[in-house]
Amino acid sequence: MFQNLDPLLHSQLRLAIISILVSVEEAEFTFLKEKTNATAGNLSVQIEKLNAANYINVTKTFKGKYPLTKCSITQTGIEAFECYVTALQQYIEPKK
Amino acid sequence: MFQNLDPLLHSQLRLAIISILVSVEEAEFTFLKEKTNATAGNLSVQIEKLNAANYINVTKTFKGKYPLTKCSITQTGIEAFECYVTALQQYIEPKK
DNA sequence: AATTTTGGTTTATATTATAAACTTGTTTAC
DNA sequence: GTAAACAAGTTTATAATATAAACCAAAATT
Repeated sequence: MFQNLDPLLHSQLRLAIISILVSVEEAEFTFLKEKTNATAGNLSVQIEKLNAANYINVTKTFKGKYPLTKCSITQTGIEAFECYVTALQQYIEPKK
Repeated sequence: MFQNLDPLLHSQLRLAIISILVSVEEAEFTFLKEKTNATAGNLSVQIEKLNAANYINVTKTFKGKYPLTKCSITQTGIEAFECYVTALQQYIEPKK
């Protein structure tokens, strides 16, 4: 009846990150931080978890002299998100 | 942009419990256990958390000689669930 | 009368989320 | 030119959570 919810996505911050990344080409660390209202430390940790699972790609470069971290979602990440949303519907959609 | 997700509901098992209870008058412990595939211990703990938050009511009686625990959702629980679902939509609905 | 089953609860542990503290380098103020 | 504040993160310590294992009391079964 209830499918399992991918624990990697069933987390407010990681879900917010993925939610943003599915709709943009790529996003900077600072952009994600602003949009999610997360602390930098928390964001850093959660980005690394999503990266480790290959749900997102992370590239580190420089913007002028400052470090610049960019994230983009992978195909794996897109599929995991879609699967998560489908599973979640079973929990929240009204049963007739 | 992203509303907070009520941590009490943002848990696979508690969400499943509430999901069932919104659509039935009341549900027995064993029924919830079957439907959610949870262990009895885990279910007991999560029911108590929902009860403590007044999201559900728990009544303990007997069915013949065996204990019988029944759960039903409260108005507070219904509202919390609706609020949670609304917030969650922001995370999972496709942005145009 | 020993064992298994029912219907749970308690408790110990593993996992997670989170913020505080730290790092490395840059810019600004004195 | 050096001390202080700022940028963009990372690491680490702690608090909170989820979960299952162990337990309990009574009833049923062998």
